[in-house]
Amino acid sequence: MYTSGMENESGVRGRTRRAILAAAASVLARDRAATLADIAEAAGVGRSTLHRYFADREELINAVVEDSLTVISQSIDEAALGQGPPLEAMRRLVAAMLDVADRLMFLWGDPRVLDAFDKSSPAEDGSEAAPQSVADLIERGQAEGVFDPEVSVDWIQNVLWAVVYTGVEQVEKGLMPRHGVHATVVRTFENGIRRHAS
Amino acid sequence: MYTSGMENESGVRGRTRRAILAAAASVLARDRAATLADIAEAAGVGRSTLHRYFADREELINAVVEDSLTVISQSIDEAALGQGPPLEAMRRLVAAMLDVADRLMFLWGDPRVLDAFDKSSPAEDGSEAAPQSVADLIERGQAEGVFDPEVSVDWIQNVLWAVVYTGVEQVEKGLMPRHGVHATVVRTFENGIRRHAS
DNA sequence: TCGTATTGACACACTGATGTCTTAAATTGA
DNA sequence: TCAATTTAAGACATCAGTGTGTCAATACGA
Repeated sequence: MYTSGMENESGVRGRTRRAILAAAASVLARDRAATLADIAEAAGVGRSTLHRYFADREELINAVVEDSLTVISQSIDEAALGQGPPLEAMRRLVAAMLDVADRLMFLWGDPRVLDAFDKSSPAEDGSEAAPQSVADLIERGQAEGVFDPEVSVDWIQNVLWAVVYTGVEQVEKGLMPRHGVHATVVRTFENGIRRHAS
Repeated sequence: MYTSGMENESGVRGRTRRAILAAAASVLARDRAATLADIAEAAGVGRSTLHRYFADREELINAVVEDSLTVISQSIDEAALGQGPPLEAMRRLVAAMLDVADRLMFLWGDPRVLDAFDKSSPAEDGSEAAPQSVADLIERGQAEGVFDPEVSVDWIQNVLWAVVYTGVEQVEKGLMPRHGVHATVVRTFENGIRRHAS
């Protein structure tokens, strides 16, 4: 074998595996019915190689879901949502989500994820699951009187996904510069579309 | 023949055709990869009957798209977006969209529609195309100082779709009562998620 | 450099969806 | 009721995607 005894990380296998996962997320995000041949081509590997890493389509999808959840969770963790004023934490959260837009777009297209991602996923280490920390942030914001207390935490969370998704879509369609998305998303998410005094 | 000379409207053929279109929109909205057999079953007709009305899958999809656009446009037309204060017109628009949620959800899942629906579709009668009238409303709202003038018309329109979509999704998942969606959507769309003085 | 693991291209069988056709039964309007 | 049309069900061929396997060529680590 190339790699010593390791299963996950480095070495050829790890790198190829990650390339396939990233390509799959990117391709499937734009067309969830994409062929395994399409994914293999996007990853720059042969279809038989893809099959060697992931026995069947379902196994690949599962791996991409898991991987995406991990990547997103890490990104959200780094936003340190528990620290500082809720409004600022929320802005960091938006930035974190925009950083992993590809994975987000993929998860968005997966039917079961909307359930899985809203509920708390088991965190092996001490850190809380990312979705739970988002919910915590929203609750905290409501308690401190910064976020609308008349609507549910779940609603706010879903609207956040939706507005971020819209922003990513606009960028991909070339209707908005990449560097302007964060400001627009945050502005709309916080204020809505009604004119406010500056 | 059953029907006299008519092509579209009433008679057995028209009724069967509409049943198939409605069933297709509903089924495809939830799973765009649904089988023609699934659609036929949902419509309560045999698969061969479906094939008699729509030669192949593509033709069916096209018909559903066109039909959905028509239904939605009618609903939006009835909202009379040109009349009254922009904010109130916008609330009527949200109500109109929620009325045709099934068709909206279907169109949402179709890759090319996002382009087709944002641009003006040709209106054979004197009335403006529905999307264009929405854009007009937004522009009017911005001009009158009611809507945020710092963001583009396109952005506001897309955020509107997104928030409405989120609302419909919540209802379908049973997370929100059907009669409460309109108020929540409007509230969030107008004010965002930040607390405002009542 | 050398031995070994890994790769990509190819061939093959299998499955499910699709589109076409036929036929007997059912529905329709008169 | 009756004749005409429409229907559902099934048989059938086709096709694309999938999963499996083989084999020579390649890339890697020691």
